[in-house]
Amino acid sequence: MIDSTSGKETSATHAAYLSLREMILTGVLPAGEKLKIEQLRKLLETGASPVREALSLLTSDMLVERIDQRGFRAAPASRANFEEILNLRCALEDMAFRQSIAQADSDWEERLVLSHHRMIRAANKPNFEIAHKVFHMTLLSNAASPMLERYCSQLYDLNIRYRYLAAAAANYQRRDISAEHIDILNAAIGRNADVASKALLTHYRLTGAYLSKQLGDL
Amino acid sequence: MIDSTSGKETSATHAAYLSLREMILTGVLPAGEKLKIEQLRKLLETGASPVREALSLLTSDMLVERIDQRGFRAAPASRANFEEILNLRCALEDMAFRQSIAQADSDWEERLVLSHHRMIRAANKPNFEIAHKVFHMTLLSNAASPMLERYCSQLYDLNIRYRYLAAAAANYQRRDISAEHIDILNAAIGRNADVASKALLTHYRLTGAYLSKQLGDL
DNA sequence: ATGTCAATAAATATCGATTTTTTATCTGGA
DNA sequence: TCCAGATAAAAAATCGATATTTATTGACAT
Repeated sequence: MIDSTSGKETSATHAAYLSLREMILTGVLPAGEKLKIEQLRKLLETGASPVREALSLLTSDMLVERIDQRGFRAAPASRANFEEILNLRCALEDMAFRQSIAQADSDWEERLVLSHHRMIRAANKPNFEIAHKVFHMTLLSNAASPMLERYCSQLYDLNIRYRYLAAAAANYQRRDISAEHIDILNAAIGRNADVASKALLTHYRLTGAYLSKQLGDL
Repeated sequence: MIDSTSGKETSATHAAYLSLREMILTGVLPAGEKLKIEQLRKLLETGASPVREALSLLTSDMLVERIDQRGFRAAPASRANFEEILNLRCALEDMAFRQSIAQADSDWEERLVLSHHRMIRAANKPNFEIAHKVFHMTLLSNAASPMLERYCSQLYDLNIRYRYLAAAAANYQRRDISAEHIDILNAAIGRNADVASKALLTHYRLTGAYLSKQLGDL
């Protein structure tokens, strides 16, 4: 097949992976929902094989569950799961952040300042969301522990899912989140692990408490 | 296809998944090796689709890496990776074990005693290996944190891989491992988190040091 | 009404062939 | 000799069709 109009950058599988991931994270595909191949195939306008493979891949991110011989479903959501994510996230990010600080160097500091700058300068909501994740992952990026970073990234995304879940009932929270970010940044650059880690965890726990309230039942 | 001789219990994909997993863990498929579909298809006597899907699934376990458009390879092994696994394992199991102990009840204690009994009674090597993992996972099973347990299980398996890698040069270690297991069991039942956790981590670190020596270069 | 069993419908899993992409090989010119 | 570009071989990705399994429905006996 020759397609001169759109230079398709990636494989059909990868495209399906990204789309499905987005749809699950934002709740377009609701938690716990059965994911039927045929249905997704039509929705994404692609073949069954890429859909199937994308779903298998999403298993790694704990966004999709697979039951042998009876297909796939979006990972279920529950208050217990939300709290588990929050707790794990705090424990693992604490570990990663402290390791990052322990090995702090000027290169890392510069990457921190840069990612923070890009975050506060982000023009629109989607850009901010991306930059926000980049900033937080940069905080952990100096731990020299790729698997730990992968776990943290995974948990970050799983948490985002609950943000969208809570967003339905969203009324605004009165918190200066930019100030919290600056505190984290400064403590990191100051290389004070205890203060920095405390600022980071407070940042997460405050968001967690807010989300928990919004979630109501579940 | 009608096959009256062998009641095939599972799907081709699941069978392929188990075989490939085993082959990667034991080093039959060496770390870093390119995993060609056609080659594995013939080896496992199955179709390309099940192989492909099994490999995608193994991505979750961090046993296989996938690079878009250029296939799969067995996850590489390195000293750094080995040490990262050891450290993460100690941190995460410490957390899970302490949570388990904090919520200790007689049901858990009985499951501990039982799994320990089955381990020391295991008739042969493969049975012991399985029972050993069950015992260790049981230690963590009372944490009520499925994701944390999943991480620990994953890391346990990744560590086994290095055991096989080291086994090539294996000369025997002079350690009373059964005694270490009993210490862990007793401390857990005694609900003394500090002692129990220390016993567990020592158990891992001793094995880690031994393996590290065996690994030599890498 | 209720539970079981067969028949049907729906969905998953798998196969075999084709297309696309990557990798290896070859050739001619600087 | 060595590098660029073309060509051939190999492998990955994808498609469309078929086989298998699971889920649903409805008739029938209890």
